[in-house]
Amino acid sequence: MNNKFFAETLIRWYTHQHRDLPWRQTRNPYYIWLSEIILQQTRVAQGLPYYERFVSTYPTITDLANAPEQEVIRLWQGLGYYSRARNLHQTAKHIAYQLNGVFPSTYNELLKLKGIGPYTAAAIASFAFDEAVAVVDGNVYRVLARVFGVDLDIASSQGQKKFAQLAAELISIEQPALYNQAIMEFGAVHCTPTSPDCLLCPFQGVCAANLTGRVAHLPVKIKKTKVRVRHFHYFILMKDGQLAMNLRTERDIWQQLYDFYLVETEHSDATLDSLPLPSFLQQALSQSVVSQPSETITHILSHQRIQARFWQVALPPGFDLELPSSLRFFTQEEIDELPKPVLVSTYWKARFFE
DNA sequence: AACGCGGGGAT
DNA sequence: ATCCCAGCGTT
Repeated sequence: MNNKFFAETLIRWYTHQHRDLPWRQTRNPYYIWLSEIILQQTRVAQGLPYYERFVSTYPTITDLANAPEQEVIRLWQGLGYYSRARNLHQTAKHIAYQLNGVFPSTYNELLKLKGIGPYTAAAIASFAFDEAVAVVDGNVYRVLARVFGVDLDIASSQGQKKFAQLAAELISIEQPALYNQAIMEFGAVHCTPTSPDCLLCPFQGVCAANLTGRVAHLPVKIKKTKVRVRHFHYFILMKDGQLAMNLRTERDIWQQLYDFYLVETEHSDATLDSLPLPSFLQQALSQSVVSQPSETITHILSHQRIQARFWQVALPPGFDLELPSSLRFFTQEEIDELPKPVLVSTYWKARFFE
């Protein structure tokens, strides 16, 4: 199969089959960038409402640059991989203030920006500026691996190089934006991970995987994520109608989000006496009414399995307490506006608003 | 080159 | 349960 047939077939398929998505209605690099960051490792259905919210809250890159970081992360709440939101905001400020609001317009310049890697640089360069650089995302790996029978591990450097090279040869120089949209859309809705529609596939007669019965075995992904089990014991310090919230700044999950005071253990110790508590908390507990622990809530991340329990600690009114620097009291109205992990947000909504 | 980083939907 | 999603930054 020649390259021209491949590109033209994809574009023809796309012309008839594509979904109507809002970021396809614009050439504004800011909107395209927003959509691409939101969609990294995220399904369209999950990212779509966030895209709408970001566009309406921050219609221009200047609006985003001028927003407080906490507000940006709050808007991102629930999407995960929160470094995307921090980098998005940092790069918005960089473009607005250092680059005088002019969005970089070439693949190489885009690649220099924080949060923009090879995929996103190619996406913006092609969609907004018609540069003929090929996108290589999860969809592209799958389509190329199957149609061309590439069985290299897509995570290996050898595999990455091979797929990038193949993608670069195949892109339509005349219609790079259309081609990039087409190959990703084809992977997303037709050449899907499980049960692709091979019977109605325009590549049925030429697809290596289809011809050799390897559709289910391509692409090859060797990496296995090992899941760490963690035990969280949350203490909700309550005083004078306020709750103590903790800003997470360690090298761990949920940086720049707020949770409650956390005691973590290696094992599922659930009794209060067995937990290693700091002296300020021991002191607080001795003067307070402490609830029974909540049921254990299991919160699943792709790389961690968190078992969480919550204790409510009702401090005496006006009780003076020396708190760790990351911990301070907020009103309920303030807490609503704080960015919180889904685990914390769900508990917060259920316990305090039902 | 390997690892850490969220949350949700499909199977 | 397992996979994987319009990946990137750090080590």
